This record gives sequence, structure tokens and C-alpha cells, in this order.
Amino acid sequence: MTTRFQAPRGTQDVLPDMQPYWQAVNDAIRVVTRLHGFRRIDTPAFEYAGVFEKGSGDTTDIVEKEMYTFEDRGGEKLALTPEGTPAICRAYLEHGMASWPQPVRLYTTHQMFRYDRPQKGRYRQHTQFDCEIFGSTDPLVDAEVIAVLWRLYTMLGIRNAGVRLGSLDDIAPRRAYVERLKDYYRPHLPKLSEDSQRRFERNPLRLLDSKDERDLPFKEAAPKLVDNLSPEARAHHETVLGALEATEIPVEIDPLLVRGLDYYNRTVFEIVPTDDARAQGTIGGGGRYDGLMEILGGPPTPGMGFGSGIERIILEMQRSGVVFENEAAADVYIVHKAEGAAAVVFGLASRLRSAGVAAVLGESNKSFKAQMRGANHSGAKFAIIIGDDELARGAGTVKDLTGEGEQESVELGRLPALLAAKLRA
RNA sequence: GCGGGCGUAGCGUAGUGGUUAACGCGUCUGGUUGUGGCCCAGAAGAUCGCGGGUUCGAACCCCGCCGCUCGCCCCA
Repeated sequence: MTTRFQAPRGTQDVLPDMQPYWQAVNDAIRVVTRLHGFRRIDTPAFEYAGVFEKGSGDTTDIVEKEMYTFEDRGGEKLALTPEGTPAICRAYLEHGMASWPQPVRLYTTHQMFRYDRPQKGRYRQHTQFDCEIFGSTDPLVDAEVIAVLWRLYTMLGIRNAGVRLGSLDDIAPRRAYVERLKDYYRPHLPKLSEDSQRRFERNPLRLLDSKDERDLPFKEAAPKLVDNLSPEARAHHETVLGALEATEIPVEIDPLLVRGLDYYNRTVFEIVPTDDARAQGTIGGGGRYDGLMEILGGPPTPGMGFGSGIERIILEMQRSGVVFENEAAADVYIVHKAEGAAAVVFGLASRLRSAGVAAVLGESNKSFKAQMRGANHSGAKFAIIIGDDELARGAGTVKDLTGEGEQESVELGRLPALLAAKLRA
């Protein structure tokens, strides 16, 4: 016997009972993005691998160990999208959006693929809601992007979350800072944890993020990025903070906030649960990436955006106690058992649907009782019963399933209009 | 990629070396002639994640693999 197939590791099916959550998220995304003047863009499920190797940075974990890359039959090196921002930037350049009215506000929801070790809230295929604003260096744009995400979460009933805000300075002053940081750490290198020794080479900013006890003493005295911001970046940071503080959004400065992607400068942020310390807690995060377009071969074009995992949004909704009633499968369930009724009931069902009534047919090889059970399970408000008697009269028996089950006989031709009216009531 | 926990019908669980693996929910079918929800009865559904080993005998012990999960790395 063959082994039964399972969904591939790190992937999951979204079953009907979960769909109301997805529906709610997608609906809210449409509303929120409209309120902020964003327009939708969709990019392909895969891109030339170079888009991410260059865009995300070829020493990032995403590119080094998580990308699904493959060669197609023509020998092109492609990658399933691991991250939305570089793909959207590629589209911006490819379609000459620099000649659109600036700034350009775009959003999307997109499948992301990363070869990670799965955990709750971390999957190899997940869906991300992305917003990007191109063409503006205004710090209010940074604040707005954060506000979009916050508004979405609030609309969806997510409670107990907060914004963590940081700044990574501009690229050049940050490089200078990183050198100073490395100078500070270099003599202590052998005493650091293995992870931090790797960080020293790959991503020194992460040294300040270590939870390892061996690293803690050195963190204390290390030079902090926030204390060394360039005047321009500091002013920018303070304007963003001030703007957010003018709203109800709870903001907390996180001087150690580091994001794993190379392209960020100045503003970075995350929105995290405030009542749950789980490792995969970040619901959404992003930042400013003024240098990314140039990395991808375009003209200097500032950008600011975020990604937020819809699977994680839904987990937070559930933790916040958001529940949905299961929606009825139909308005009307047609119970039928009569010689020669097939064409009549099929035609009736069609006319009901044309009248906007969701209709499901019972199976004629089942008993009335079995079909009535089906009607009950469907959640339909009415059953239409068609047996030999009704067929002879050219009528259907309408049974109200919401109350005691009162029945009335109605001429076939009048059924669609009558039921449409009853359902509207 | 590294370390810990777990894996019994669709779901939730019981059973921890010895006859036909149990219970609840769910599903299906009945409870007289054409009728739901409650109740009652019956049925279907599990090679006890997969493979190997120990043993007279394994769901129960050992090993490997797969999957889930928690933590690390990192991220949404």
C-alpha cells in the first residue's frame, strides 16, 4: 500500500471553517488601503533569482539558506518569491513608475516561500500583506505606513499589540558606526557565544540583540546606534515618533531593533504582541529603504514599506478572541423524491439562483428524512419539498426551518420571487 | 542548520508488554407508508505516523526516518 500524501512540510490547507478569517483580513486590507490612497499591484510568484540576491542582500539568511531557487528548462535561474519588496521595486522600475505622480503608494497580498524550519506562525509558504510608498523621504510617510498596519490590526480586533520603533541611520554613517562596534567587540571575540561570533562577521548589529548570557556583559558597555545617529537621521526619527504620538498608536522606542535585511536605512519598526513572548511573535514589520532601487539598477528612489504575515494576523485575531459564525451553505435546500422530478427540480434550482437565492439540491436517492437532515446541516432557512403530490399539483411545499417548521404549498412558478422576498425580510 | 517534547478512527482522548484497541463528538442508516433540529438504536471508520529491532508476544521497550510542537538562529 502506498503512503498517503500529506501537504509538504511547512505548508497548510486553509479549510472552510478558517475562510471567514481570511475573508475578514482581505476585506479589511481593501478598506484600509483605500483609506490611505494605496493601489493594488500583483507580481509573479517567481522572479529571476538575482532580484532577491541583489535586493535582499546575498548574505542575508533569506538568500543564503531559505530561497527556493530552481532552473527552468531554458536554464534561467529563478526563485519563488521569498520577500515582496524587491519584487515590487523591480516592477516599479520595469514600468517606469518614476513618471507617475509621486509618491507612489502600492499594496499587495502575495505568497511567500522560504525554506525555514517550520514553527507555529512560521511556514515555508505564507501570505504577506505588503505596503510600499515610493518617492518620498518625508518622515510622515514613515509614520503613515506604520499607521496603515496599526489601523488594519485594530479593525480586525487585535488587542494587546504595540509598535516598536528604531532607526538604523543612513548607510554611510551606519557603516562608520558598525566599524566602531566591531572595534569594541574584537578584543572580546573569544569570550562571546558561538552565535555572536558568527554575528560579528555577518551582521554585527545583531550583537546587541543577543540573549546569550555570555554576551550580556559586553552589551552593556557597547556603543549604541541610537546614541550615534547622524543629525539628519535623528531629526527624521524624532519626527516619525512625534507623528505617531499624535495618534492613539502605542509606540515604544527600541534602540536595539535590527531587521535582517540589508537594505533598510533610518526607520525600522515591528508590531509585536505585548502579552505573549513567543519567538515568532512579530505580526508585521518593515522600514525605510532609500538605497534599494539603486541596488536593483534604478535611479535613486526612496521607499518605505512593511510586510505582515496574514497567518500571524489570524493567530493574533484568535488570541484576541475574534470568532466567526459559520456561514450557511445555502438559503434554500430542495428536498425532492418523485418520479420524473429531475428536470423540474433542476430547473427550479436554476431559477432560484437567478433570483439571487442560494439553492442546494438534495440527492433523490436518499430518503426524505436523510434529505431533511441535509437541509438542516446546510444552514438553509427554508426547505422546498417536492414529492409526488407536489409534482402533480405543479407546486412545492415551502418549509420554514428557522422556527417550528410551518409549511405552505406554493405554485412552482412563484417560488423564486417568494423566497427572494422571504429571505430579504 | 542545532537542542527538547509529542504522534492511537475526521476531531478530542483512554489504554504503557499478553484475548476481537475503548470512549465522546462528528459521519451514515433506521425508529413503519413523504419530512430536519431533541431522544433512541445500529453501522461505517484505526495496518495504533512509517520502517527496522528486542521479545513466545509490542500501541506500549530500543534505533532510524517522517510530521507536529517548543526554544535557538532568523523572520512575517
